[in-house]
This record gives sequence, C-alpha cells and structure tokens, in this order.
Amino acid sequence: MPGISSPILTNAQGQVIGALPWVVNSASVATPAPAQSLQVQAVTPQLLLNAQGQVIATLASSPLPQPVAVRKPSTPESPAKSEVQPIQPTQAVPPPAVILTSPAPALKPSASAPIPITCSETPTVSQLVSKPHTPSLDEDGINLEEIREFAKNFKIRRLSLGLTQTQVGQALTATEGPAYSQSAICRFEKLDITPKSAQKLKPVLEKWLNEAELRNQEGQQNLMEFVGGEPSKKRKRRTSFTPQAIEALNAYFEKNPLPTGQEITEIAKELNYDREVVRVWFCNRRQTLKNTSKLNVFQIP
DNA sequence: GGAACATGCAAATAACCC
DNA sequence: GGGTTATTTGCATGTTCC
Repeated sequence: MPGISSPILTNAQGQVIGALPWVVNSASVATPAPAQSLQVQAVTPQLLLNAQGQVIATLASSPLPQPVAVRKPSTPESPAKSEVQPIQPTQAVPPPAVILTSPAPALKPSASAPIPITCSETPTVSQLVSKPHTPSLDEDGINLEEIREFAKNFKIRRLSLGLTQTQVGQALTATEGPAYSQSAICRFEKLDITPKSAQKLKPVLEKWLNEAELRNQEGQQNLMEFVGGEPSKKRKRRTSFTPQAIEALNAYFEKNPLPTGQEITEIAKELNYDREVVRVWFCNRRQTLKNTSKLNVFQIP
C-alpha cells in the first residue's frame, strides 16, 4: 500500500482494527508484509486509534481509557467475546483533537461491571478490581490495578503484533522459563486468574512481549522466527471418562468418597483405568462436592 | 467451515497432616 | 512416606464471528 501516511492497524486476520496517527518506523511500513502479519509499528507516542480516530489505547504505562477493544455495535450482547471491531479501511485518519476519548458505547462488560464472587474459591483479579471500595493492593501487597493495566496493555500490544493467544502460548512453551498455554493467556487477559497467579505470570509475559516487539522492529521475519519455535513441554493427555465409567465412579463415590489405596486399585482394575487416574478423579470429585455444597449454603432459595 | 477466543474439568503441584 | 486438600495449569471442546 504505497503512499499511505496514516497506517492502518490490522490483526492477524488482516482485519483493520484501527489506525496509528504517527508513523515512526517508515521502513517497516514501506516493506510489504506477509498476509498474516503486523502491518505497522506502534511507537512513541504510543497511541492506538480506531478508524474513527478515537484513541482506543495507549501503549505506555499510563492509565488507559477503557474498555480497550472496540466491539461491533451489532453484537453487544455477547459479553464473553472481546474481539476488536473489524473496520473497513479508510482514508488517512487525522489525529484527534482530544487525546483521551470516552469509551465507545455498547461494549462488552468491563471490569467495572459487578461480577459475583463465589464463596468457594479464591477470587480472581477481575472480581477483586470490580468490587467497589477494594484497595488496589491485595493482602499480599499485589497491585491489582497495575496488573489490570498490564493485562489490558498486553492484549493491545499482542494484537498490534498480529499475534493470537495460541501463538503466544506456543512461543512461551518453546522458550526458556515457565510454559503457558493459550488458556493461560486468555485467562490472564480476561483477569480470570488469582492475583497470585497474575503476579507470577506478569513478568514472564512482560519480558516475552518486550522481546517480541524488539524482534518485530528488526523485521517481520524475525518476529515470526521468535514466535514459531517448537513447543517442547507437554503434559499427560487428558483422560476422557465414558458415561458408563462416570456412572460407576459416582456410584462408588456415593458409597465411599474416600476409598483406601487398595480400593482405588480395585476400582481402577474393574473400570480399566490407571490407578492414578482414578485417584485423581476422587480428589477432584471431593473438591467439586465441597465447592458446590459450600455454594449452596449461600444460595438464595 | 475454520480461526480465535472462552471454559469445564482432569492433571500437576505445593503445602500440610498423620 | 503416603496420604490429603488447595490451588494452578492445560487439554479438549464449546462458542462466537467472519
């Protein structure tokens, strides 16, 4: 696209998610990028605009207007999704007169929307930050507000690199240090994660993303090489119990939720599953029962 | 139909108890 | 040391959207 002075920001699908008001690395823009790739680079001042010229985010550590992603107005009822709005490419978007704009309407429920906290489990970051009068530091001294901001920023920066959650997860698994899956990235971005886990994951993601952005500045090919490593760490395949097995296990559980080692061995033999698999099933079943019964105590009849 | 994201539940791990 | 519970993590699959 020669001659474009206000770069269009696209995601991995080539969807236009916005535009950047300033081009700094003109070389990278001038270079034709592969189809599934980042097309522009966000640089100082790091502001991301949508096609309407609204600032949807900054890439700095300053507080961001929220929510970050601009949703399609036609689908405001799907709160679970956080897709950015596909926008038809437009002519060059002039920089906005006002830097910080109010959030676009009809967006997914943000962290400010009340989310019920279940009594049975540790609350997530999103649950904590959505609670009114909750201090930004939790009892362990974890800065929830900082984590929320980082999660928001992370998603914007990931999308601006044209990367999916799966790609980030695979890349993290392939690199040195702790491995995380697509699920982990998804939960982190949604803050569907405990403050402790978020605190642990944040520096890993931060370091990885900084490196990814550096590689991207050196060229799209470098980024793809960085991201495209072979995942090495694999966990055991998830067992899928047959309905008959579940039924039998539940029957055993009703009779005795805490079988002895010998009993577990016998059950495993009878159902033709690994002893360890059956032991874990009983552990998880007790956990589930405990959680649901705790929940019921607080449920309004 | 396929890609990307979201989520339920099995597996892994840490901390604790006896 | 072998068991437990509490918590975290990821596979498998559901949902959403193009």
